[in-house]
Amino acid sequence: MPLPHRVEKLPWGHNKKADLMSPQSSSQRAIHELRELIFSGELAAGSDHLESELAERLNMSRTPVREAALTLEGQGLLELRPRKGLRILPVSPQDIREIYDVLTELEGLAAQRAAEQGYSSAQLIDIKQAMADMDAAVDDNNLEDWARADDQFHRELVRLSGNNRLVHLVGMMSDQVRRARAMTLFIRPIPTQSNEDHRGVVDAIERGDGAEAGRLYRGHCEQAKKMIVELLEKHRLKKL
Amino acid sequence: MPLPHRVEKLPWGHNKKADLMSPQSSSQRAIHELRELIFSGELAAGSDHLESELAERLNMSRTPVREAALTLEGQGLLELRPRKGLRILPVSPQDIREIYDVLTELEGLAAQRAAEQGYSSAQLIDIKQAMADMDAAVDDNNLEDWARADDQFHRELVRLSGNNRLVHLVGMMSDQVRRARAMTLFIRPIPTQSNEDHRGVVDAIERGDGAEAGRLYRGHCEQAKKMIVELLEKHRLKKL
DNA sequence: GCATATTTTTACGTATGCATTAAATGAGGC
DNA sequence: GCCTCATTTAATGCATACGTAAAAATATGC
Repeated sequence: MPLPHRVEKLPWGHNKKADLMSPQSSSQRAIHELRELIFSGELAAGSDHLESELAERLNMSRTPVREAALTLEGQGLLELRPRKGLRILPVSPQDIREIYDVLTELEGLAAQRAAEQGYSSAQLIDIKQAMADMDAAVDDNNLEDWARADDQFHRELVRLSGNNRLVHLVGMMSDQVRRARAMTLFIRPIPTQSNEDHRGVVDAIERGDGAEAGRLYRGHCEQAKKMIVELLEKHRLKKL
Repeated sequence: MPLPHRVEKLPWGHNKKADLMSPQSSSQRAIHELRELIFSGELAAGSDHLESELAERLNMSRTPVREAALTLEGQGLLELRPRKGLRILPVSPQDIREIYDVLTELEGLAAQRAAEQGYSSAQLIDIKQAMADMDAAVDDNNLEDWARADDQFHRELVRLSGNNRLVHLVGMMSDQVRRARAMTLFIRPIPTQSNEDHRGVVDAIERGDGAEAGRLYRGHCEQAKKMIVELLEKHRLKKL
């Protein structure tokens, strides 16, 4: 018989498996559905939406929509503008610069700390798998798969740092640039260099060389930042 | 005709801030007042509080309290636990380590970026003032004043980075360790070294030496982290 | 006396209602 | 025409109502 399954509520709300996990509260559902609508671009960057509209769209009352909006506002994805509806925050090249600057430091720290934990090869299996997936995706020329594996790599790296705030903050910042990343995925150069960078970082982690892991990863992030900012400006993508 | 249903709900007509801080919405007021209650320890770390209790305490309905709670949950100050009330998140030495690790990187980046902006001496007047205030406070042996000036210094430094996300994230992390900082203020060594560190950083910023500013400031933060963690563990302060 | 079943209580999650007020609309004067 | 001021409209912020489910309290069986 179908017991009301206890939904594990992750404090920082990055439950990827949420879709599979059955009955959620309306607020939780609103959070996840709004996130998807934002990331997919269905709620366009810069657009305004009334609470009541969204409530109708999600088949619930204004209350849970409002609560979700508050949460997402805290995550920098939208802004509540009294009487103008909630505005999906656009991300400018300048924003990208800001966010990547922060991400570079945070992920660099993550790499360093991960290296310092003295993980065994066995414990690095997931991150290596992500790396292998990236290589396979490059070979197949499958950019979506590559992006997925890349995302997995970053997430795993940060997880290995053992620092929960780091996980949370990196997740937040990554969410904010998600649309921009998706946008540039098909106009960016083939990410072979990226894969090599990652391998160097994992090697350093395996050797326990924190300083080197941090240094390499920072360099990688700097590169990524430069690449994406240049792409956005070249294509005159002012707001994403 | 519309009934004047508005009830004057400010029992403390002499609230100095309230006069300056315009007519706030109840939600905003809830956020600020809850923050103060948390920082002051009036809502103790680890304690649970029902939404209805707090609503009564703040003279408003559950709705704005709940909205405030959602916001503060996003800021890592409390946790909403269904049917157990909202729990003021305690901060363990391990949490402190995590937070300071992140803060070190973020503030180090801020110092570096601040140096790279090429500020004139005039534009550094505020941060220099904060520095002077710290010196004066040390001379007067006035720790509260010193803490205030120190806070102002950090805030100003981060502001000078010109990176809004940095401002936001550092603010969040600082809030999370605020109680711990207050706790150790009176058992920590006299912060003369701290003042010297700051001077070095500001000098580097004035010279436009980003790398050095970052390096120095990171070192300063590492010191601060070590100091506070040792203090907390020596005094067996498990949860703050 | 203890474990289990049953009732009661209670806090929450969500829906709903309504006063307020910003924005939109329209009237009137120049 | 268009600027100003009054009127209307509409979305919000907040209060409140209420069903639901967890927890507490009580009863029941052994």
